[in-house]
Amino acid sequence: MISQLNIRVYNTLTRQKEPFQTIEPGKVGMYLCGPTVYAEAHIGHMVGPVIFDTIKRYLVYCGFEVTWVVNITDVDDKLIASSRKRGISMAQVATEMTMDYLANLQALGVTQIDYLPRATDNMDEIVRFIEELIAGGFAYANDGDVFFDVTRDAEYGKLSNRTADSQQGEGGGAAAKKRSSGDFALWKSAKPDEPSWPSPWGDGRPGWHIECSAMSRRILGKTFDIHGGGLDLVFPHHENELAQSRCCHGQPMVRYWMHNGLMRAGAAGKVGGKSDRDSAATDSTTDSATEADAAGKISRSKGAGGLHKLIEQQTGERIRFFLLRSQYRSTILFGDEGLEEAGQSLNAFYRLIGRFERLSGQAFYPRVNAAGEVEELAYAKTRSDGHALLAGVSDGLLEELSKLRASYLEKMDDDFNTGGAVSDLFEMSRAINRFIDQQHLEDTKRRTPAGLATLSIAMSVLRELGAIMGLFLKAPKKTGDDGASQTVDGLMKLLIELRAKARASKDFATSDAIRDGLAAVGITLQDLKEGTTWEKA
RNA sequence: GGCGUCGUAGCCAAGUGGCUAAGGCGGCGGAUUGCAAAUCCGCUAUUCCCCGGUUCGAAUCCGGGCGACGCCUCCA
Repeated sequence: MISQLNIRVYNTLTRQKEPFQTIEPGKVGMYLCGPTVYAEAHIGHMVGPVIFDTIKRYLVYCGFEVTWVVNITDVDDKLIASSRKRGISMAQVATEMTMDYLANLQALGVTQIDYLPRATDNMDEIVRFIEELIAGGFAYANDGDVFFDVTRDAEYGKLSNRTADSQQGEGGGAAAKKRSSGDFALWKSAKPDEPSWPSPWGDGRPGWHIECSAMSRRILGKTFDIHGGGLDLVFPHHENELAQSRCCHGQPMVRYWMHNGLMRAGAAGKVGGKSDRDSAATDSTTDSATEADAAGKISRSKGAGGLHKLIEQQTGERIRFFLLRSQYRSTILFGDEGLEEAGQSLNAFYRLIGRFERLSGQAFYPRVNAAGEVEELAYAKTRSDGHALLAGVSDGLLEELSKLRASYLEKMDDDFNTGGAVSDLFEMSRAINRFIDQQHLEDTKRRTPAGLATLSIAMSVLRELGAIMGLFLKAPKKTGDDGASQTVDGLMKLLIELRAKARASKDFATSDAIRDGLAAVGITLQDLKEGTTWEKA
């Protein structure tokens, strides 16, 4: 089964799509660079987790056993700065921000992570790693600091396509201790009052990149399959990680380097800005500088944030769908219009699901029935099961769905092209709605058991493919999941009954007044054959 | 300055050598409806930033230009 798959992955290292072949047949080791937890996460931090969560779901669906690691970097200069500013310990800052990060992941349906190792829990492994690098002649200690010697790595710069001597290197006091400016710190000696850990070179803390090399090795081994992160991490972070690990082990660190595109703030949001260097270098041609600030990269250092609020307003699934609408390597322009549009699209799926549940009496989402058991629409959890379900259908709706399913999978096989695959979901929705219309499944007198049976299978295919993207897994939050819901439901029922009576006696003035009044507060009524339903915008 | 990425309809967004250039949002027309909403059907880019070139054939490859953006410094 697995060997017949034709998955292709874009590899940053080779700058091309390559056939996906794992080191160990049937198994995938995947590492994604997580956050440095010094401040709250912003929307841009969610791009990688959402796409990699989807990649894992897809690989598992295809039959792989996947181990996914996301690191938490909880020791760093910015954490120290933040803890000083707030007068609390670095560990406390880290804990708070880690909780924040995890809550956001949860809200966006990122549930597939297997390990979330923290740098501070892996100090012994980090120190050991550095010792091995020194022993191998790839690193040197100088007055309490340890640096990686980039001149000892002939392949340094290959990932980001740079030459070692084109690097500017960080300035400051550390620069004087380096042999060459491109060398980077593996271990930084502690200044007074800084959090520190003991090491053979004195008390200190790890440099930025080493934790990923150490933790990925501990959990995934010396060479693993996929390493991901944002495009902005290619240099220096991944270049340095790669250099450390390759030199230390004498073997490649990863098979496929995957980088997601960065998010930019739309013109309306002023969370971004051009890089300082760029605007400084530009011979400030009059007014263009101020305009340039209107759209730009989203970054924490420029004050982006408010992710919880955004999730609350938009729902996690909306944001997730918004992110998955485009190919992961492209830049995503973040803005209200896009989110709104994603929401509109999603609503059409929700209506179809509601329609199905209403006319079939079956549960699509998991729900507890009267007997206290959880029931839900059964669906294929694996690619082979899904294939078997539709094998042999030769006409009608199911054949159409079978083709759309094949198209969807083909797009996912091609470097996880979720943006392309989404279109097949839309077409499925349209095909199923058309089927319901044509077979008169809304009409209790005209519908047939066979028609309903076909519908159930069709919906299970939608559920199968939605699940790959982490969509339609549970009922979307309705207006009424809070305390007010029962009251609202009761009021709505009453209004709908009154309106039905008015309509029965052709008193359309009254019925329309009710409908218009509700519309004014954002409630839309839908008159169906079996009664009236309502939905809140 | 060095290294990259991108430029497809009003907007979002697939496609990267050859069937009529996916799909979504929006808009318009129709079916349906008491009227709506929802749903379905049809229409909405003779053309893929511009100019050259390669080719029987290019949105897709090559060269040049224009424009947007990223990295080279902390960043998902």
